[in-house]
Amino acid sequence: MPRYDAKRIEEKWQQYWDEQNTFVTLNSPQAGSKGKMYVLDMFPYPSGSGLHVGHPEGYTATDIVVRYSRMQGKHVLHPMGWDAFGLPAEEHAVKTGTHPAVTTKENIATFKRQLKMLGFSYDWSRELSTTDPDYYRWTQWIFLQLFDTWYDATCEWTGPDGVQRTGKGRPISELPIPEDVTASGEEAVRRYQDAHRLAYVSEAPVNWCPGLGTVLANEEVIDGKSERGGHPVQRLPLKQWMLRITAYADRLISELDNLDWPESVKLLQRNWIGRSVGAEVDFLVATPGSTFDAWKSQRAASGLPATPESNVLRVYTTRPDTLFGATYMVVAPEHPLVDQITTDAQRDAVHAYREKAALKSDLDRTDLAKEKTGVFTGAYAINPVNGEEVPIWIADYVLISYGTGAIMAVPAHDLRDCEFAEKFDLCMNWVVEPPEDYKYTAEELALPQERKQDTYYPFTGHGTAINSGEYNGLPTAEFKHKITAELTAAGLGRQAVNYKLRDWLFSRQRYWGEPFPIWHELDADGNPTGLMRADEPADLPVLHPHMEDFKPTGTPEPMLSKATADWLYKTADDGTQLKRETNSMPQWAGSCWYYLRFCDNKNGEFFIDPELEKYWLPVDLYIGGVEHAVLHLLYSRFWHKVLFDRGHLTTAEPFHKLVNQGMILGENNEKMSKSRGNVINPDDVVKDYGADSLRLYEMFMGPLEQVKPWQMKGVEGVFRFLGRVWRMYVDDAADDVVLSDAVQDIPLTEEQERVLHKTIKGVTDDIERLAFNTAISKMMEFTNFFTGVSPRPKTALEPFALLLAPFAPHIAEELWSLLGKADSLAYAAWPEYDAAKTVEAEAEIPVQFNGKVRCKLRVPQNADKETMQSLAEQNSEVQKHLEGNSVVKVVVVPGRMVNFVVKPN
RNA sequence: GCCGAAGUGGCGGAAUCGGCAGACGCGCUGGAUUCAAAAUCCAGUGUCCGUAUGGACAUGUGGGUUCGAGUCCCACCUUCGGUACCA
Repeated sequence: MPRYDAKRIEEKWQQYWDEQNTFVTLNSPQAGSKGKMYVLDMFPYPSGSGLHVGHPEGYTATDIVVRYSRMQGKHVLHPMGWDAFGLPAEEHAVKTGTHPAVTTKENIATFKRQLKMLGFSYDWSRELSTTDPDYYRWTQWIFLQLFDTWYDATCEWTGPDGVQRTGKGRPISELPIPEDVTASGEEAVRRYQDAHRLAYVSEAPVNWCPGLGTVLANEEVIDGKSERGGHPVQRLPLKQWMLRITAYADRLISELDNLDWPESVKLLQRNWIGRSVGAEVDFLVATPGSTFDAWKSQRAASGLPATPESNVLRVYTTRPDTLFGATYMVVAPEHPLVDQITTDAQRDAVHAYREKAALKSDLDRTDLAKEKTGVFTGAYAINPVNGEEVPIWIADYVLISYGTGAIMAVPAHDLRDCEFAEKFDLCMNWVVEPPEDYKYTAEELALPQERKQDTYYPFTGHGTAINSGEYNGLPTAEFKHKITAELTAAGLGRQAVNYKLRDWLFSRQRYWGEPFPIWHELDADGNPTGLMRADEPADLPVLHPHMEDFKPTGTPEPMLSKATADWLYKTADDGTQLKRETNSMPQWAGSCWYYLRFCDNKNGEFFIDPELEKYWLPVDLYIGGVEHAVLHLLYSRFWHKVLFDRGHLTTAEPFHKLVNQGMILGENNEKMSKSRGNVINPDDVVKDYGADSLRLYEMFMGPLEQVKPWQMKGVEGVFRFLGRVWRMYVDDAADDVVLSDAVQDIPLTEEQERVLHKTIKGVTDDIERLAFNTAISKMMEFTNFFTGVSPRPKTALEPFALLLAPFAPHIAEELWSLLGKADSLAYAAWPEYDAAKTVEAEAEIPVQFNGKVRCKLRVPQNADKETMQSLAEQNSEVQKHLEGNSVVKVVVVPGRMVNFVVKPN
């Protein structure tokens, strides 16, 4: 009995596709091709535990689009690869001594077997791994591009995409060198250049994670713990590689606009970059030697200096309109002015506070976020708008790394300042009157009217200026504008833009990552001079040194520093002793540009052939998890823009359309995890039901983007559906797999034709809008209809096999060949429909009375309003309902409904 | 706290433009087939009232707009995700 045998069919067709190279994509489009289509999955990290059911969700979605596009005649690029550098393989090496390269190779083999088992139509000839020397050679090369680039923020230019931009990454050789630097000699010039590169070394407090034995990017630290493993993270000042992503902050925000991405992801990126526009304002520190008026007139004459004088505190504020409400100042504990301004009386307290703040880890700082702390420095600053003296405090709620590391505090109009003022009993000054429709909080409402202006509940919104001298009565926005202009004219301030985004900490202390193509110069004593040399592109790749021992050093000293001397040292042609950079790159490096390499993965001359980049990019559809909404997608865009600026790419953005698939939860509605014991293994599902059922089920569960729980009963449901499809074609009672006698070359009845055309239309439209769940339900309806029909016309079953193919390709191929077709259906033409044949000549429409459906009426599909109304009025059922009522109004929607608005007589 | 997404039968979900709420699937009930089971097929299945024709109530809650609201507006509640002193 030839039951639906998924295993037999799937093995047969997977072998066929492999042998026939069905899905290999040539770089030159076939004749008659209807344009290119680059569809990309976020490539997986090949972990030891194999594929998770979350992987096939996105991968099936892209596979459907891709198979559909091929049948539409598109020239399709659909590759797969491995994001294979990373900690787990190295941790495994520490435990077992197995080299990470070996573990990686094994894991990739498992992942590849599993992906092939699911019948995804990848062009495996384009497979790549970020750990291939042929691949990371170009990762290192791109790093050298970053190293060779500085950002010219004022450069006006038009890119190959025809868009005019301000700001461009340019070769470091074009960096203008100030004369005094040139005068100081070659070394000074080199240091000046190094300080302007997009890839630079900086000594700054970084996130050191002893548990992982590496430093982490801000993005990888969550609540003071590592994103991976949840180990505590400390702040340590270390020399690290940074990438100047902040230079691109504005472009990373503005160029989001034209992308077909979910608005929520765009917003996430905008918030992460966190652009704010405000003003920098200078406050003179009150010292015996200087007078406010003299300083002011001096400033009026000379303008605002680039860096303030040593007795001036520069603050950043987004609310310059609240300057009259500034009743104290706060500087970060690390602020360089602290030592100088602190009075002797306060010195001990300030010193103690700074010591304590320095020791606090990020975790401590967030834990104690609610309780404000701080110490008075004993110093006073003079408010430039009214000459009033206000005390200067230090507190760790002001961050040294944002703005100027100092603020003017306006407790009446800022929640944090208010909390601080409340705790230390500092005075408040209301300078913004809330608008009339402002809704007070419950606490505020309880206060008597006259108390509302000195309550401890700050008003942080926009309103009208009060207690602000000549500015009284100005609306907030106007006031901001006006005072910024006036401060600028007086040389006391200027407009300023700030970002939450920080430069990207790009070095790690691990073995299993790309080594840097950088050498450090050593002096005669073997100490680094701080000067660097880059490897020549011809020297790439920089391979990993051979190592036996993968134990972490336990200190921030990188793993690669344990390499042998022949890897670590060399003598340059000019005799200079050089030591290799021993940090490695983070896992993000490889995933920043893999979509480029897929276009041209075997190119030994360049990272991508310019013609191929022009042809294939941008990626037309990119599907992956939301977890990469800020990290991978921001980093990729940044690298892409640098390569664009340097003339290596013609597109400014890598990914045109982005879709995030929703997470699949366990059957208990919780996140799948080993510890919860609710993990579903795709291998088991395929073993029991087959790949087609797994694919179909994951698409049938619900909308792609939605979070949804797994239900094994649902897999059974789609498996039953495929069984029904099978029996619609195949003679279940025969000994061999043969077409059923009921399948005949006969014409379609009108109804059958309508069902067919409706199904083709429905499935086509649904694929176009990525609504795979409803596409499948339409195919189920087709099957329910045609299994009840005998004989069954071939002219309906042939196109149906094609409709099913993107979703369940194995069974579709089998049915196609049973229908007598010699070739794979992978490139068969997608069925077309006739819109006129999708609708019945007559439609049954509801007749409503006062909006309630009371009876049904059959009307011609194309009936106009008047016809419909008169047909309704003639209907006996309708007349019954009209009895005893008078008609006030009749609403008719052609082809949809008739509504009588009636009133009892 | 702030930002974002979402709340529809016993469950997953559908309703694409304001026009028959609950498509499709799961589950459940009854039946056919069978010695029996599995598999398969057929019928039914939002809640309440009613023998029934039928009626009332139903898309988180409360209001509103409209001939008509799951869909639009206002307020609130709940869940999930992001973020956290960014001045």
